[in-house]
Parts: sequence; structure tokens; C-alpha cells
Amino acid sequence: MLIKHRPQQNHLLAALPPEVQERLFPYLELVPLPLRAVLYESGRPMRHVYFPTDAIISLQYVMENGASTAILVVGNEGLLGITLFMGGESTPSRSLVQSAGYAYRLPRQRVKEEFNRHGQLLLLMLRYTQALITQISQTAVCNRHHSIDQQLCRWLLLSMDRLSHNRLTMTQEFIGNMLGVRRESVTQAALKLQQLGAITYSRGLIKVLDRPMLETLSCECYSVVKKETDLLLHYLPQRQVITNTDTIPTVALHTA
Amino acid sequence: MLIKHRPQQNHLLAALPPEVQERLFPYLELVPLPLRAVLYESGRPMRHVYFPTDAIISLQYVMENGASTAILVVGNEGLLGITLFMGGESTPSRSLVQSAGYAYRLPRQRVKEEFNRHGQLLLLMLRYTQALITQISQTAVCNRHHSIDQQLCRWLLLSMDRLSHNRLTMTQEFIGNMLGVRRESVTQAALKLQQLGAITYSRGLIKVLDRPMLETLSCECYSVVKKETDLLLHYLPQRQVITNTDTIPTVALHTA
DNA sequence: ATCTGTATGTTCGATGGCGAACATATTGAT
DNA sequence: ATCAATATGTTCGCCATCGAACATACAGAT
Repeated sequence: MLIKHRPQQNHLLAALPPEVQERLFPYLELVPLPLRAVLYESGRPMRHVYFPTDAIISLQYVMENGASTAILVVGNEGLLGITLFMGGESTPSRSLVQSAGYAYRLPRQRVKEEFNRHGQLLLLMLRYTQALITQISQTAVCNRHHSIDQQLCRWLLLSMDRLSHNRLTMTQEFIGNMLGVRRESVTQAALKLQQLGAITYSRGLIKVLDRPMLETLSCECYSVVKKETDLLLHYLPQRQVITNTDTIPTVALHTA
Repeated sequence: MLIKHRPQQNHLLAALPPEVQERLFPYLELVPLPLRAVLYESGRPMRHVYFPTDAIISLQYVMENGASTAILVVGNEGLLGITLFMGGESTPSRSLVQSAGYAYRLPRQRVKEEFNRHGQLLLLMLRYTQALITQISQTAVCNRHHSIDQQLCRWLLLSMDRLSHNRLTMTQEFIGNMLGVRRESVTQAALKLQQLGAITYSRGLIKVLDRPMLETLSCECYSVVKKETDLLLHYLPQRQVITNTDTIPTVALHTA
């Protein structure tokens, strides 16, 4: 299955005015992002800003004892590397590819130059940063107040929103790492969702059968973030969503 | 006790170059912030950016069922209202005065004008935003992984860092709201700290007796954020800390 | 066809935090 | 001095989640 990649698949790049696109796009480099690849390691300097097209990347904080929690999910609605234009050189978080795909990337220096022109890219990035803060905040609240069952639903929805189909490739172990809970707890929660007919689960491949049910079972955190994000980025083109996915062949994208 | 207020008591304002200060300071308005005052209500438009001098403000997310969690603590090292220059008009969070004091504020329009000059204020605010994201992220992790005992210590330390003395005025009920836990749980945790001799607690007035002990008992989240924040804002003047506070009269600042 | 690694399912005891109900102490108003 | 309001202390049963140990199932390599 060959996909023709275009920068415009990323919503932020697509929202830039033509003259900025003409100036910037020649410097974009298309890079494949295999599953479990690490874009940024905690504390290490960042060299590029990434604009995902069909990949999903999670930002996770890793603690001293090795335990971790994902605080953010980024897909083609956003970008990675806000630290570069916020003034830092690194962050204490790690960026991990959660769903394989591609991204366009821009060298740090090029971003800074464009940033200093104080044009659309700056405004867009700031606005996206605001949406990002909303998502991190809601993650903090969710971690405090909601059950693992609810958080699993939220996680599946967040991931689905960033794909154009209903199949997620991630093991329960992986989801456990992302949510910062035990793998067994994910197993229990996933079983409930299977018994309710919301999903099927098989060795790292999840098919979402009943999305509305997931939304019902999820805590409010999902919709609050989605509403706020849509509001902030409302002038951006809507992502296309394929509702009937049964005709698309199911291929697990295991790489690493 | 009369305090002579100066904008430079806020570290961000103090870090601005003289020409920016001259341009901006005439528009600053000194406002008292009584305990429990609400600076921003969730979803309401913001009219000013606030630069605290000796007040402490907490940002809390309020959920549909009324439960809440604080995701951020701001004192004279920072500012409130980043949303205004990030592109939004409001946020889903509420800003609550946690320790009474004063702040200088700047009208929204003035901030935007200064922002459009793309000078030091912009750079400073972006850098601060980065530090803020770090704190929110760490809060998310902390909520997942650490005990209430540890989080209480973190909270006390965060608050202490933003005062020039060792007395905190907040009830256990209030701390419970901030951490998103039951008041009774705070009581238990505070009792342990009292028995260890780290603090004394009496009807809303906490005296920190052994700060190093608090740092030992706290989770890593406190020091990680502090380290990262100091790094990002290292060129800013150090806050002054009064170590011997026994000579300062103890006054509870209850207002609301 | 078998083996091996990986992914998922299951069970059990321990425990931290919750919800609720109630007791006690302190402060301020009158 | 008394009362009401507020703040803190205490107890008990409940439950979600944890940690650990183990069982089962599936896929890929040979």
C-alpha cells in the first residue's frame, strides 16, 4: 500500500499561508517513524521539530525508579519540539512513537529563523502550545480522579482521533506503560471493553467496534480536551475520518 | 507592617531590560489579592496579566462533579495569564489566591501590543511557559505515582519557595482541594509530619520547622521541577530567602 | 511439528485512599 | 461565659489498584 506523502497531511503545516509554505517546505525532510522509535530522549538536545502526518507520538515522563506516565499524545494535528522555540534546548520528557508512520521534520536552525520573522508560524505554534497545555493539565486531573477503565477509553479515543482507521497496534503492556499502571490492570479493563462489544483485542491489535460506547465509558477528560483543542485550532482544516473501515486490510505494523 | 511595593519584586518584571521597563511599568496597576480571591474563572475571558509580588496563586482544574486538582503554583517567579499571549481568550482552569498578597497587573491590550514588538517580554514569557509546562507535567506524573504524604511535602515546598518566610496559611481542607484528595487524608499526612517535627499545624497556620526533612520526605517531583525551572530562568535574579524567621511576628492573613 | 518468545488471562493477599459518621478543640461574636 | 462556626482528629468498612506468581494462548522460526 503506497501512500503519497504531502506536508499538508499535517494540519499545522496545512494551515500556514502559501508564502510561508513556499519558504518552508523545501527544508522539510520526510522521515519514517517506526514503532517504539525515540524522537527525543529526556534531557538530550533536540535537533528538529517534527510534524507527524500519519504517525502518533507520545510524550512520557520517566521517573527515577523507571516508572513512567504519558502526559501527551501528538498526531497530525500537532507538532513535537515546542521546547525549541520556547527557549529551552531539552525537556525532561521522552518522545516515543506509539503508532508507526511518517513525519516531516525541520532543522532547529530553520525553525528559529522562521520564528524570528514573527509571522504565522509563531502564532500557530503558540496556539498549539496552548492546546497542548490543556491536554497535559487534563491528564494531571485524570490521573488523580478517574479509574483505569475510564482512562483506557480516553487513551483509545485520543489515539483513534489521530488515525484514519479504527485499528490500533499496541500491546497491553505498552498501554500500561503509557498510563502508568500495571499491565494486568489494562488486561482487566480491556476485557470489560471486549465483553461489552466496544473493542476486540488480539496480540497488540485493537479494533474499535463501537466508538460511541467508548465515549460514554470514558471520563469527561477526553471531550473537554477535544472541545478546547477544536476551539483553539478551529480555523485549521478538519481531519478526514474514515467511518467504514471494514474494507481496509488489517495489517499490524510491528517494527522495532 | 508596611511593605513598599515595587514591580521588581516580581522576577520576570525585574529581568526585563530598562527600556522595556520604562515603557511598561507606567501601565502596571498594583492590586491586593485577598485569600481565596479568584483571578480567572474557568471559561471566562481574561482582562489582565498578573505578576505576583508576594502573593501565591494556584491554578486548579474543576471537573463536572465539582472535584478539582491544582496543576500549578505561581508566585513572584512567574505570571498568570499566558493564555492571553498564546492565542486563546480563556482557559478551562480557575486561578485562586492561595496566599494573600499583591500583584501588578497589565491590561490585556497592553500585553498584546508589547508582545507584537517581539522583544524581551516575548522571550521571557515563552521561557516561563516552558517552565510552567514542566511543572504541570510533573504534577500529572506525581498524581499517578506518589503517596499523599509525599505530595503534601511537595506542596508545602512549592508554597514555601514563593514566600520569604516559613509560615503558610492554609487549612487542611484547602490543601485537600488543591491536591484533589480528602481533607481527612491531609490530616493524617500532616499529623505524621508534626510527629516527625517537620512542621507545626494549628487552625490554618503551618510553620515549617525542618525544611530539609520535607525535601527528604517529598517525592522527586519537587526537585525535578525546581532544577528545570532554575535552569530555564537562571539569568533571572535569585529570590531572596529569609532563613531566620523567628523574629517576624506571626499573623494569619485570613480574608475571605 | 516443535520450540521459543511474546501477549494475554487469572488468582490472591496487601494496602492506600475513599466515603461517611462522629468526636474534639479552637476561635470569634455577643 | 456561652454559643456557633470552623478546623482538626478518629474510626470503620469498602474498593480500586498494586505486586507477585502462575497459567494459557498464539505467532514465528527452524
